[in-house]
Amino acid sequence: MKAKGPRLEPNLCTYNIVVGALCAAGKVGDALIAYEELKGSGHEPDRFTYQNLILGCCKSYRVDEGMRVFQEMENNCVNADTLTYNTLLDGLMKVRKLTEACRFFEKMISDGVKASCYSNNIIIDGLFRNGRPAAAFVLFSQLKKKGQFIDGITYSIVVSHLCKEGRVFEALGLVKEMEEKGFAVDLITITSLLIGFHKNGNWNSAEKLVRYVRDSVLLPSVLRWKENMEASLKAPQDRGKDYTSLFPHIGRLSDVISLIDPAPENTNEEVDAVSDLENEWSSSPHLDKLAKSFKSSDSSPFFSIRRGQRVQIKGVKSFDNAMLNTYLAIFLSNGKLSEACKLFEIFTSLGSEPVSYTYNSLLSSFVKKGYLNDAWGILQEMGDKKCPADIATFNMIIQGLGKMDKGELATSILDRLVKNGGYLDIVMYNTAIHALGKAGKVDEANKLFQKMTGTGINPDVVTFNTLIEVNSKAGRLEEAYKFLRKMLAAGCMPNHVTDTILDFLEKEMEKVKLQKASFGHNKAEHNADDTG
DNA sequence: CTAGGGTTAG
Repeated sequence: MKAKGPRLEPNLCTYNIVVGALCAAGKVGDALIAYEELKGSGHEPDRFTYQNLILGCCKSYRVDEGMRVFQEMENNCVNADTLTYNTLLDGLMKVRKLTEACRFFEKMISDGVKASCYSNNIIIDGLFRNGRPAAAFVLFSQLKKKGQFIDGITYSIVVSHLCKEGRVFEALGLVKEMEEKGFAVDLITITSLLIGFHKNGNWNSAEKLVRYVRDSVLLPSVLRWKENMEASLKAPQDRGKDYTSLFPHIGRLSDVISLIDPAPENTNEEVDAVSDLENEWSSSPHLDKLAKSFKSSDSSPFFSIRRGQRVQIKGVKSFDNAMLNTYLAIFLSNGKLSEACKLFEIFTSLGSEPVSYTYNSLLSSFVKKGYLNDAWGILQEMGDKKCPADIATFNMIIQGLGKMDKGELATSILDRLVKNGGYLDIVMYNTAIHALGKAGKVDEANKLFQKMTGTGINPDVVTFNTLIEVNSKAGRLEEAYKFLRKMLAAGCMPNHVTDTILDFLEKEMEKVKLQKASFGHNKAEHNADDTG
């Protein structure tokens, strides 16, 4: 290499590596800029460039951008394969764009791209998640008849949704069928069933599993684990009933906020000035800028862009962790916080390393029960142990703030999260809208709805329920009704929660009507029923 | 690239 020669220009491979790495680090905005630079560099993006970018966009909920890249890919005559289609299909389903997803699926078929088991699984799961369980079942049984288009994961998906709807015996039937067809009944499926049983108050049904699942290698270990766990829980508890000393008490909100953004300083202007100076010499100005602004704190383990992965079963330790998470979820969903904490204590003292997932489960129920000091203590411990917080952790922070009537802080937390390279998903938006509305910031809540749709995420039934409720309770009946109409226009199926909320709304409207009547302003028309 | 934790009422 000549030191004095012209700078080496990055080639396509270099660009692809950079784009891929930026996406993997969650810095999709930077990846998109690098992509723009690549297009201006005289190189043509290839299928690797496109696939990495599309995956990055979809994982960070920027599906509109993913679709835009896909469009450019087509315009550039690079053929999309099954993987690319699947990535976008999943993204569309996750942002609740069911219609677009179905259209895209049809395009996939008509373009002659073969749907794989992955594709079918994404569609079936997406139908369930988008409030179309009947359609999901129809597709499932059609594919089953055709054979060879579904796999064990398809069964696992359907079983899990059946359990969520409380239809555990139908789920059991499917598990039996699954095994007969030679698909392995894995820990994920068993976990869904265990949680399903327990939600239905059928704690002892776990043993019945052996009647349905005979060949599973895992089931005996699961049952043995459960037995040992129950025995340990019966042993006298060290702290009596008191679990509160498990985690440090910090209890100060400012500490929590500083956990999110430990070093609020930013030397962006300086960096900009430097890179501006060098722009004309650089073949890759944005990448130079990124390199200059790189700080080791960027890789701080406390904050993870990627969502905390579930424990995969590899060896005894990870089996313990997976089971620990499962049983924490079970205890916590039933409000058995004390048992959950004891279980946590037993396993950590035996040397199990809690992961983000484990902490999130505990955090969730501390927040739900209103033990916020302990919740902040968990965050503290996560920080101390360098256990990364992920989007679910942040969701619990927002929920906790809502609980302590500090919902107005939600906006600034979300801003910080995004500023640090994070992203907002549907659950996060829903939680924040609720927290803001509860804090009386209904305008801000409604604005967040606008922002959500503006970034390409469609609202779901929870979003609409929340907005209708929040606006009703604030006496903004017109607004509430507007959201109801939007919900129906969007083809979003109301659920039982909607019913409860609408009852409330109706009563409020009745009140207003009576008031108007008593003032003698009884107008003959009611504009709320008109379509808008 | 898909499934198992985080969101809404009473």
